[in-house]
Amino acid sequence: MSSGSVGIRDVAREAGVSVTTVSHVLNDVPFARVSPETREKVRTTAARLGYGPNRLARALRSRRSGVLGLAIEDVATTPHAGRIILGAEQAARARGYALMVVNIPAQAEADAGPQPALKSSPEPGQHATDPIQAGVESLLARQVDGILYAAGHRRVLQPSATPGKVPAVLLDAVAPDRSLPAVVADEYGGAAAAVEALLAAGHTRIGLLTTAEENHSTRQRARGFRDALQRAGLNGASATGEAASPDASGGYAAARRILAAANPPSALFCCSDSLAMGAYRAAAELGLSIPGNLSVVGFGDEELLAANLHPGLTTVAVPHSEMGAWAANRLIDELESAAAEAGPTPPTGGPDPVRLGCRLVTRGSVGLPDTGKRQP
Amino acid sequence: MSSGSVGIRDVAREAGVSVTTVSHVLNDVPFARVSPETREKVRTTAARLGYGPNRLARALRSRRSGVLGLAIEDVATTPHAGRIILGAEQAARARGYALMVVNIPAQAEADAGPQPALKSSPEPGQHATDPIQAGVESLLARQVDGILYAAGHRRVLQPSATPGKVPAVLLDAVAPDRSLPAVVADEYGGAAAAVEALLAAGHTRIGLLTTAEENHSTRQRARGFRDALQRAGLNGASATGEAASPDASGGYAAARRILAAANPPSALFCCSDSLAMGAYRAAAELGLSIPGNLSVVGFGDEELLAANLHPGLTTVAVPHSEMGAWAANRLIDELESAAAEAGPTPPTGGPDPVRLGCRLVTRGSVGLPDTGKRQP
DNA sequence: CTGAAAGCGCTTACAG
DNA sequence: CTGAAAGCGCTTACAG
Repeated sequence: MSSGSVGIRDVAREAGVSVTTVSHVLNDVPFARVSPETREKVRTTAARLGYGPNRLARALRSRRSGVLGLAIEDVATTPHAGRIILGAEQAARARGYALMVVNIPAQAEADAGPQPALKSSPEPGQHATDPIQAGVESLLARQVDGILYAAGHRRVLQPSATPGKVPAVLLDAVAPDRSLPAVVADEYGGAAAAVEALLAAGHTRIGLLTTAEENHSTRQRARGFRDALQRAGLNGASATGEAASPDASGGYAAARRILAAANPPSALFCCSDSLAMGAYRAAAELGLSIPGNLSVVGFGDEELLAANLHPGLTTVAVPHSEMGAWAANRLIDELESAAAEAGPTPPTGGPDPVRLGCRLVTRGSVGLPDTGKRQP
Repeated sequence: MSSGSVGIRDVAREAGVSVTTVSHVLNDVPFARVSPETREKVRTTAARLGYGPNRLARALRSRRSGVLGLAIEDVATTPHAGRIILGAEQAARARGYALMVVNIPAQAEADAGPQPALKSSPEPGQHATDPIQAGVESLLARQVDGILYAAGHRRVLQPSATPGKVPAVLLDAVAPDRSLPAVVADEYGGAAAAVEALLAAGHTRIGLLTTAEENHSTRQRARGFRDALQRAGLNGASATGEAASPDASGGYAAARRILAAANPPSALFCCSDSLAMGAYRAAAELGLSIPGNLSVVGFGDEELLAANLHPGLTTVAVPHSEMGAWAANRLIDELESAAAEAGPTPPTGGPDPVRLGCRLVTRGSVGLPDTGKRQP
C-alpha cells in the first residue's frame, strides 16, 4: 500500500485549482463544466506528479470497490481453472476492475437433493462452517462489487440467498430457479461438431465412449453425439462403452469391449480426453493404428494429453477463457447499469444460461474409415 | 460492496459505549484497558448485530489493505498455477489476508542478458507498456500490501526497482542480486530421490532423458541425477538422450535412440512427465514392457499424464501448493514485522532462496532390472 | 478504564 | 465555470 503518496491535494495545489476540480477532470464527471485550459492543466500536472488515485479512498466514498470476487472450485485440480482466471482477469482489468480470488473445495455433483448454497451468512455474525459460504463471505467482507462463481463441474447451484447482497454471475453452473445470469459451454453442440467431422470423413459406424457414472457434461456430450447421428440418418451409436472410471484405464477397458465386438465401429467419440487416451491403448493392443484403422475424437482439449498423444488427438475445446471473460463482462455490465440507475438487470443473459461454442481442434486422430485392408 | 451496512457506530450505540472502545475490543488492541464486562458486552452486541468491519475504511485509515497481490505468469497454460494459487490463497486467508490475482504473459527464459523487470513504473504517470509492469502496477494501484511474483519457469528475475514500494516475495524465481526472499523447489534433490529409488530397485544402468534446450529446471534435474549416480559409485548416465522438443514426441525419438543402442539402460530418468510419455511409446514399439523390461521415472507429477499412463508413472511431485503457502506466509511475516517496527526483514529466507522438497510419487513404472529374459 | 476528535484520500451534493 | 465543506467507516493519538 503506497501508490507514491502523491494525492489529489498535491495535484490541486500544484495546478492551482481545487480538489473538486481535479476530481471532476480526472474522473470525467459528466455534468462538470470545466474549461479546456483547466482540464489540460490538471491532466498535465497529474501526469507530471505521477498521480494515481487511492482506490481505497475512492471505494470508501463512492461505495464501489472496483473489485470482482471470483469464487472458484478446486482451482488446483481442474486444469480449466487457470483459463477461467485468465479470461476473467483480463476482461476485468480491461474495464478497470481487479479480481480477488478464493478457492472453494469442490462439491459432489448434485443435480437433485440438497444443494450447495451460494449465500452469504447463515446467521449474521456467526462464522460460516460451510466452506462455500466461508469463501463467499470472505469475498463479501472485502467489499467486492460482485461475485463470479465458477463451479468445478457443471451443475445446478442453489444461491439460496444473496439477500441485499451483491450481484453474482455463475460460470459452468446454473441457478435452479434461473435467478442468476450464467454462462456455460455448449457441450451438446461441441459433441455434434465432433460427430460431424467424423461423418464428413466418411464414418458411418461410430462408437461412443462415455462414463458409467453420468454427470451433466457427459449427458450433454452423449446427447449431442446421438442427435447428430440421427440427423445424419444413422440411428444411434454402433456401439457404446461405459467406462467404470472416468480415466484412461476406464476408457481402455470400455474401448476394448467395443472394439472386440463383431463389426466394430471405425471411429470412436470419447466424452473426455482421458477416455480417449485409454482408447489409444486399446487400439494399440488390438493392432489398430490411429487414424488408419480407427479414428478417435476426444473432448476437453487438455493440451498435456491431446498434444502428447501419438498421433495428436483431435478433440473439442471448451472455451473456458471466453467463459471467464463473458462472466466478468456480464457482471460489470450489471454493476454499471445499476450505478447508472438504468434498471437492475439488462436483458443480456436472461433466464437461460448463455452457451458459448466449443471448437473442434484438429490434430491427427481422424482419418478415412478403414477400408478393411488392415496394415500388418 | 455492502457488508450489511451495520457499522461500528451502530454497535457502539447499541452497547452503550464509544466507537473507540468498540474498535479497541474488536481489534484486541494491546494497550487498551477495557473491563472484561465491557469487552463481553461489545462482543455480544457485535455478534448480535452481525457486525463486520468495512475493510476499505480500515485499510484507508490504517494504511494496510490486508490484500496480497499475486502476479502469476501464464496462469492458463501452466498446470502449476492452480496449485500455487491454492496454496497462497489458503495461507493468506488463514491469516486474514485476501489475494488479488493478475496474469502476466510468460517471458522467455533469460538467465543472462536483458532481464524482465519487477519494477513499478517507468516514468511516474506514464502507462506501462511492459506487460509485467502493467500487471504489477495494477496491483500496486489497488494498494496491495505486498506482492507475490510467481514465474512460470524458474529463472533469474530482475526486480530492477521496487523503490519505496511494497515488499515482494519471489516464487520459482530468484532476484539476480538476491535482494528479495524467494522460494523454489528442490529439483536437484527431487531428481536425486528418483535416482535413488531406481538404485534401490537394483538398477545400475540408468539413462537420462532430457531436453536439448536447457533451462534452469532441466539443468538442476540433470545435475541431481548425475550427482546421485556418482555418489552411488556409478559414473554418469549409461546413456543420455536429448529431446529436440520438450514434449512426448521429443521424448519418444530420444528414447528410441537410447534404447536402440547396444547394452541399453534398464531404467530411464526423464526430466519431465511429457518426455516420459514419449519413452512409454518408444518402449512399446520396441516390445519392452514397463516396468518388466524397462523402469521409467518422470518429473512433475502432472496427474493428467502420470495417472493416466499405463502403468501409472512414478514421478517427482513439485510442491507448488506449499511454495505458494510459504511465499504468502513469508510476505505476511515481513508485513507484520514491519508493522510491529521489529526491523524490516526477519532472518527467514535470507539471501539464498528457500528450497522446498520434492516428493517421489510411486505409481507403477519402476520395477526390478530386466534379468535379460525378455517376455515374448 | 473510557471517550471526543482528528483524519486516512477521496467523491459528491451544493453554493456561488 | 469553480470551490468550500461534508462525509464514506474506520483507527489512532490524546485527554481524562
